[in-house]
Amino acid sequence: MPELPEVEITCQGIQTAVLGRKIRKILVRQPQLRWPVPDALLQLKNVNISDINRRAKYILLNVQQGTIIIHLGMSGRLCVFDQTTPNQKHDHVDFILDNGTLLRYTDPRRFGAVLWTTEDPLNYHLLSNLGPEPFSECFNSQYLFEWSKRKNVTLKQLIMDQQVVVGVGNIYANEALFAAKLSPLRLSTSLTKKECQQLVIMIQKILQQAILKGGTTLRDFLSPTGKQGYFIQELLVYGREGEDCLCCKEPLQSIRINQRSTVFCNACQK
DNA sequence: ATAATAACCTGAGGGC
DNA sequence: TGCCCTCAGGTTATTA
Repeated sequence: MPELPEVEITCQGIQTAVLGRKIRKILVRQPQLRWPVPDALLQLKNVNISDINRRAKYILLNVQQGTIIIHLGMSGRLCVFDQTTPNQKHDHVDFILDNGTLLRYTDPRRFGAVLWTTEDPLNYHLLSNLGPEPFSECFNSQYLFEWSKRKNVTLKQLIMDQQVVVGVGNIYANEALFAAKLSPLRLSTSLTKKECQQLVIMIQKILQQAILKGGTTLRDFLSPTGKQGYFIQELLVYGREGEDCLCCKEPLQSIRINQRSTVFCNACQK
């Protein structure tokens, strides 16, 4: 499911329900996720959630003793329910709150993770090597230009590399490259500064618009309040292989890059 | 050291 | 209906 916009929507969506509440206890039905859910979480009782943050595609729930780190993987979601709501098949973790509600982690494919650290979460090994946030100042054309020369990969691979910039997954990589009129197959080493500028702008624009539309719901994704994302209506290439390019009417091509489906317009994207 | 591939899972959909 | 195949929003570990 989730690229940066969906994780951001999830973070925003749990804010009112969860911030300042106490976690009474954590119920783990299925500890076997991407990594085992740490036992330390089972010991957490009556802890106050003081802060909710997103870093890349990770959600950070801060409590006094440490930080709960959540990743939604491919099919994960977090939703808020009344605590009497019966659990369903893939509801793996419940954060039972002090006001009769619960925050429920659901993930059919179990590629996501619920982890725990008592250190600075930004130093946690999964977070410590991440690149800049796409909306931060340091993600700029000069920065991307430098990375483009350090690596010998396609543009699609470059912008999906979380060391280069975080938050861009398969859908938004396709969309950003189309918006920037750059071929996903181009080698990063061939990028000009001006093209880097365009790519930075379009990555930011696409992600921003997706957040405004509540993210993209393909199948699993729902906001914590149960709402779908509507950016699917704005997708210009992803999922449109064989259909006409909305810019030039040529049929869109579909190829695989790094085993991920890649859709683009051979005429518009150079 | 860098880049391709395999691996982790479940479920949906298509072809036969 | 059922079996087999492919594909799906991610990322790490392993191999080349």
